[in-house]
Amino acid sequence: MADINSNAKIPPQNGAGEGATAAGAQPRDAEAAWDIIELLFFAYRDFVGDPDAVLLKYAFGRAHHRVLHFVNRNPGMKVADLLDILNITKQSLGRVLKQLIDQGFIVQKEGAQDRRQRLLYATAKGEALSLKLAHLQTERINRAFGELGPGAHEAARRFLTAMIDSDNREGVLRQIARADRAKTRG
Amino acid sequence: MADINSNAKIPPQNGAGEGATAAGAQPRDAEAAWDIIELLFFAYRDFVGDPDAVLLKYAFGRAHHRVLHFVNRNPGMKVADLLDILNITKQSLGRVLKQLIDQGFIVQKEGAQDRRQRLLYATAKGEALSLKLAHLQTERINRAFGELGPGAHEAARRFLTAMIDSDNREGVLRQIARADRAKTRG
DNA sequence: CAAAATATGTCAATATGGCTGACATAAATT
DNA sequence: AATTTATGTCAGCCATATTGACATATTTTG
Repeated sequence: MADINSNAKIPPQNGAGEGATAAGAQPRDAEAAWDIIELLFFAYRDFVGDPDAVLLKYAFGRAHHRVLHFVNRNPGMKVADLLDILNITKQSLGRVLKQLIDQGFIVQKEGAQDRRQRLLYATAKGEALSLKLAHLQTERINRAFGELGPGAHEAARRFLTAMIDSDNREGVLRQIARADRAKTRG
Repeated sequence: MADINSNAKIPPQNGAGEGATAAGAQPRDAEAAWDIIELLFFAYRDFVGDPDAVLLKYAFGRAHHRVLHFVNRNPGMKVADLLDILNITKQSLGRVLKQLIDQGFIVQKEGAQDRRQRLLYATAKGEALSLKLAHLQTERINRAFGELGPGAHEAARRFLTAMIDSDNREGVLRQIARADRAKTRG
């Protein structure tokens, strides 16, 4: 045990929250978190694995999936917004975006106020594919929540949110909420 | 936090209200699961982002990280086991593994019973790097659990486990348990 | 208005980390 | 002795990421 955390550091934070558990819970948790590292690896691997088979038939990769997903969720988003979300360079985005546009999954429209902007929209074809892929993932998620208790969804949401960089967190939540509105009311 | 999804959806699927309990848990969440898709994306992005900066200084990538992590967690594992876990080809593994070996992070030893096998072990240097990287991730995890209540760890573990392909699930859990033993008793 | 900043696109070169196919070697199994 | 297994390796291809430089249109600013 000693060689795992090597006493390098016992996080002194006991944060807000109910239990807080003070210092008592730390020694065990420092090590217990290892299971989360590995579970996250395997869960994410399977999670993104589902759409891959479908994407193969379109000769698309995960990059296309990500772009299509966020464009579909945020109709009219700017290229710059997409770059921020994906954390890649415009050159990297350029290739996959061009393919999606050329093949009719996404269209660009000139911004109304700012005509330099190319606002992105999923076409009907693009939305169909995006939903098809998302469906595979929501199936997995809902199956998981079906196996677990009623509070599982909220617990997962809180956990995942807490795992995001705190500086990004607000932006991410805002972005998700905005997309929700766009798609449910749009 | 509950206001994220704003409950603004109206899938006509079933009348189950807030509770939506039962093992079936046929959620009104067919759509609500979208937030999990995106939270998982952002959480995983930040989660793997932490080690990247450190890896840069060694001219290593995520592939090296994964290999080193699992070898360190499973001392004496076979190359074939690693291939199964990572789900990649031996040619892909070969490149990164060779670099890790050449630079003294991993050593190979001939199998005792079966001398064809090359059993993999992290060196002291390798273990140090592996722990350094894992530490960044456990810090994030423990910070998250610090923000959440006392049941959060168990809930996260259950959620992530349920997200894994059911055919792999047992194997993964066995592998994690085995690694735990190897490192805590070893 | 002219100059500067912004949003986007594009060309070129490079790196990483996957892949397939073919072949090699040593050791175990039949 | 023949076959199978565990591993390694060569060679090449593909997808996706990077940096740097430059182009174009448009908006903002001095």
